Amino acid sequence: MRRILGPRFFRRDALTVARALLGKFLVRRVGRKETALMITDVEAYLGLEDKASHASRGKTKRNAPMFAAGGRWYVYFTYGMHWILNAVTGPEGHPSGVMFRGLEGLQGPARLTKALRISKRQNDTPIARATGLWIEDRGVRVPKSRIKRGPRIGVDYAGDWAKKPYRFKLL
DNA sequence: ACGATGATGAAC
DNA sequence: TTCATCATCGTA
Repeated sequence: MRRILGPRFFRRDALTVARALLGKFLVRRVGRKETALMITDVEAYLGLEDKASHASRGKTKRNAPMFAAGGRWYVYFTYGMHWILNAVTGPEGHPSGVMFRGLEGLQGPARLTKALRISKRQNDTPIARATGLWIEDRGVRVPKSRIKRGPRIGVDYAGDWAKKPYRFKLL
């Protein structure tokens, strides 16, 4: 069983998508080489009201991809040296997304983009095979008992929003 | 604990 | 135009 996830999967609220992404496979093709790794750690970033989200300050040149309909990549640069991968979720005009924090055997949002050679070239492109970066359901079932929810990392400045359990980790 | 390293956005 | 901040990581 191997199914490529399309736009419909992503056009739901970020929390639902984040939860559903655990156990799916992020697939990257570079030249003839294909790498598929199971998704094990993600964080949901909600709409304009989520103070931890880039979208909370309104639409800017950087976060514009988040305002599109779900099913696209939002890849941004931070700390002067890191690229961070996000899947845009929700309907058009409702900026939200899911950040990829860890894959099987590859922990760290900036480490996984480096390993898979993901950078601004993937920003604002569709989550599809044609992009060279897509997501597959390979039939892995993830029971609730294997999921640990907790607060998101590195968002202490976000007040009440920093404490919300929007991180989903596969144990 | 902290430096690397530069884009971003808000203030001025 | 300046400046603090930053969805991080590696080294100490």
